[in-house]
Amino acid sequence: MNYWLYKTEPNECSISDLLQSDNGVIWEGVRNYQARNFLRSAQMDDLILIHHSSCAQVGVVGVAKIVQTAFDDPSQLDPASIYFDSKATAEKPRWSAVGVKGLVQFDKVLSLPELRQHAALRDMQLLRKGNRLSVMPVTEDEYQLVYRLGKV
DNA sequence: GCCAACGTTGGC
DNA sequence: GCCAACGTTGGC
Repeated sequence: MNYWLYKTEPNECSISDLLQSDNGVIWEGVRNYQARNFLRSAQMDDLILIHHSSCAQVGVVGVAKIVQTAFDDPSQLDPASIYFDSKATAEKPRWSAVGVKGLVQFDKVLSLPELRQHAALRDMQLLRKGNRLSVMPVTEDEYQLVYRLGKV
């Protein structure tokens, strides 16, 4: 069992969208190799903190889980997709996607300043200056603490 | 909209 | 393989 944090822009795919999906959504469009490699190491039922970015209320908003492990990201081959990658081919795909299903929405949005108040979360990659990864691991302890802060 | 931080690209 | 230029991310 692994624990992760995924960033998403809520006007693209919010925690509500994730909760409303019966069979999960395809988490596609990740175009960073380090993030891709984390996607590829996801296992079934891994738990994911969902973070809303580039929006009015930035912060961790809930939890989802992996319902499908990594497969070739279909959007890389779709010229109509904003995630199309002209250097990817069906024979040599570059990018991966996973299936993600929402589990719970927190009672409050956990902002970055609030999370920073907790010494136990000091090492979270999310809180590091200049962090730009959209898929990152968290420890079980960090996950449990964030969950308790969010689900009161 | 600003800007710091970081990744990627491509000339050499 | 160095590194400057450029593009992108994302909080504020």
